[in-house]
Amino acid sequence: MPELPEVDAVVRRLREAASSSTIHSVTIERPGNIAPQNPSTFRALHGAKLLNVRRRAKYIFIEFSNQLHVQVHLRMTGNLYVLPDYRFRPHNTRIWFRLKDNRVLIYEDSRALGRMHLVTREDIAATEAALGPEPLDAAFTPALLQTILHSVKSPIKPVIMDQRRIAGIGNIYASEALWHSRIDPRLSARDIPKRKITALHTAIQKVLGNAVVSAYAEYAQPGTTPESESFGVAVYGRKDEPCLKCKKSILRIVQGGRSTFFCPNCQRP
DNA sequence: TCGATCCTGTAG
DNA sequence: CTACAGGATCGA
Repeated sequence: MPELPEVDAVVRRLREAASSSTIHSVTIERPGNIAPQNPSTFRALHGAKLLNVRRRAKYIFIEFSNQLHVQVHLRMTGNLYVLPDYRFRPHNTRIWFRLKDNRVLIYEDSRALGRMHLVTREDIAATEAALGPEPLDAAFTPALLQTILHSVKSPIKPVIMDQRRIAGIGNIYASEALWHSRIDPRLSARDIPKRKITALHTAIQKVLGNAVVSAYAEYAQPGTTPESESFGVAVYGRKDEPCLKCKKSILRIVQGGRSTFFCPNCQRP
């Protein structure tokens, strides 16, 4: 489900729906999703008021009264949203927060790979300190990207997905950004010429920026986003289909255990 | 830096 | 049945 743009939409939705709500009770259906913490830890949230929700990279931080914070990572299939009544919770609900007004904050996650933890301000600071720059921030400049890539000899694609270097680029948008900037995903990060780094910087911001806008539009007006803009997909998942620029076949390879899609004709020196 | 791992679900 | 899935971490 979520890359950065979808996480961003989840955060906005949650902020609008649940700010100022008070927690009545918390039910951990699947302790694995809060491991290594203990379900009893979450009792501290009973009676706490939700003050704010924000995003950093693909993490979600929910601030409650009484100095309590919940940190969420949706991983592959997680989702977080409010339903009108706790009895509506779906089958794959792993954790749910019954609110005082009888609504329910649902943490749904079919593969159960995501994590939710009760944390302190200091824990959050530590999590954030381990992350690279936000790709959509003004501080993320072409010069910074060049610095990041300069010393790394690994193939570019896994490098831009490394959250410690740049925080928030996932598997889909990594392939997409490299296609837009005509960079071979197998090329060593250090060997990318300066003008291609500039192009990559532009592509990352464009691809992610567009996706943030459409993810939000999809939430505000479901079904109105044109297919061509809904995911910004030019190469991802299009193995053996014609490249949109040159009509040659898109290839699929595996890097770091993840699928990479690219055009061997457009993406080369 | 690769491969295994955490899990369930779906497509072929 | 196998392959694969939008993520991240761990140990060899």
